[in-house]
Amino acid sequence: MNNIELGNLIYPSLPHTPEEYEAIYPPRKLPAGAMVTRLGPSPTGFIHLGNLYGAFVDERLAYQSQGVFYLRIEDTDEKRSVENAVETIISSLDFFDIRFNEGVTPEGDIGDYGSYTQSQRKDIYQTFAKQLLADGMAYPCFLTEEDLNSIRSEQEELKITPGVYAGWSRYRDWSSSREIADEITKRIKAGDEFVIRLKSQGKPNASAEETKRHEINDAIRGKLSVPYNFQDVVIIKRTGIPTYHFAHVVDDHLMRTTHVVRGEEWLSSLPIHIELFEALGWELPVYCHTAQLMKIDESGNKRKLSKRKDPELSLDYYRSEGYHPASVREYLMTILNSDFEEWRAENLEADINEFNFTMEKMSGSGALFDLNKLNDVSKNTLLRTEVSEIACWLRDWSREFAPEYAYVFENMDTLEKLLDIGRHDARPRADLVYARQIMDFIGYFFDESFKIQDEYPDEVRSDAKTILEKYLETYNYSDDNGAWFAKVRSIASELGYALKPKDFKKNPQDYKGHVGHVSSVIRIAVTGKTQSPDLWTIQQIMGEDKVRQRISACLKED
RNA sequence: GGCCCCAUGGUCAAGAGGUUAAGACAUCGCCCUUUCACGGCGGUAACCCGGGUUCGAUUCCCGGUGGGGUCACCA
Repeated sequence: MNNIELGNLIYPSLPHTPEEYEAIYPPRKLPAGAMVTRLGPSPTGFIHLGNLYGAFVDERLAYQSQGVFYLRIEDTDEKRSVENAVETIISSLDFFDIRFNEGVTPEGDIGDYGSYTQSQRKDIYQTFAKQLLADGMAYPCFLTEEDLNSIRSEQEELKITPGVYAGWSRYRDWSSSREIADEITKRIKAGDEFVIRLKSQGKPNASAEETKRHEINDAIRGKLSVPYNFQDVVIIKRTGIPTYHFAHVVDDHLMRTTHVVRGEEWLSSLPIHIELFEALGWELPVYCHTAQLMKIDESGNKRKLSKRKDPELSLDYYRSEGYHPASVREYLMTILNSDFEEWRAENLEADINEFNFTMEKMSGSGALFDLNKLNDVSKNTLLRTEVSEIACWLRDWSREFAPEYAYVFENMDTLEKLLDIGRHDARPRADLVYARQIMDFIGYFFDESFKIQDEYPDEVRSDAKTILEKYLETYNYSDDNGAWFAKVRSIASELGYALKPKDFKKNPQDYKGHVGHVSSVIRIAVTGKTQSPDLWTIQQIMGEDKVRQRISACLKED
């Protein structure tokens, strides 16, 4: 039996030849420099910030180069599939403005390079596995789990690299042993289960000097030197489905991917992928290994974001807290490209997509996720966002994540006015960060959430009721800001408070306090808090009745 | 442990063979101010260590150290 006969024995009938597949999926007709990128999530339905970070790179590269960004579902592990995962992935990314122009969609595949779901591409993988078999670059392997375990323990005892490779798999060298060749033939005919392994070319356990290396250029990291692979990795599993390694190589070639953006955790399997590309005679895509987003864990160590351990870093967490998608994008861009903040400072109003994203500006070292920074970026992002849009976005958020705030959205006009306080000043307020925080921030306005939270300052406590009484007497809704404050000042001076805080600071013995203390009393009566945006504006939005009502309520209390 | 990646303030980071080593966030102080926020000014705070190359290294090279990743019929 020769290699070709072995291939035919294992895969006797396949619908197409490798050449036919090459013709079915021809090179793309795209303008020079156009990049084809892809996102290949497994359908667990779980996406976290790290995934978004990578997806963002793919999306930017394709979009900026007028290329293609497609979604491929990598479901070669049946155990990981979750119901409706694909819809969840698409909608999660869509929320953050990450859109595909090819691949899997809820309405079916779009594009000429499908199917874009790996489990539906079995024939394709097997066709190329057969080619590898015929070329003597792969072999069927009947090693059982027990066999593998005993090989491993023997290797551990010998203190050599564990794994299946030259010298350890009896099936690897079947062509030089009639006995093994016969065994293979017999077992395949008998329907025994087996995997297909790559017949690796690297020299096992070689010294540093005699290890051959691939020198390749990573778009983010520059020159990379990796040793030849010597592991006979599984390329087709017992089930006939490929492993990631094989699916990656076959798909990215056939789908004509130009740039493979993935996390640095893939760096260590790069030798396998290079070997596979070479074995199949294909050109390598440009690899772009991104640094991982890190976090500080409980023990104070830096580590990669993990979907298991860091549910708070899932995209859904940010959605449910109510971070605006634009804020998250801005934040991600600040860690993706170091010159983004500078650009933003110079182009305040520009669309983020006008920024020229480059891989050269990406860092090879992992960034620690910084909530402070996100919050800061978010403040500024929301300051640039139309208040009407913020209001609608808050309403949508509330419907999905916080229906208890429904009353806030009964009057959108009022809500917009509330959100708009101080935004158009020469020095605009920037105190809107994320939806939950905003709900708390404007909570003073609504009777449903209003409550007196702060105490009157010491300086003014004994006069509080007098102040409120006097205030109620003189309050006139139609006063403009100047007239209104003049009245507050006159109450202050009448009761022995300094009109200027400075005077009080200089001569504290001459006054009970200053006008700020007096207005604090009013502020607390109206908003329940010592801190609020401009009081006069708040009262104008509230309307006279509500203002009087709140003041009166305070007067009634003991 | 083998292999791979990474290394500038607390965080993100700019940077070049010779610089007073940017900037942003955080933090502290002052100012502005009827509160807060915003804004302004200022402060604290960094080139992992050891060799080598060089007149000169934080920058280039080597070796450590530290951190991360990976060693599956998971991706």
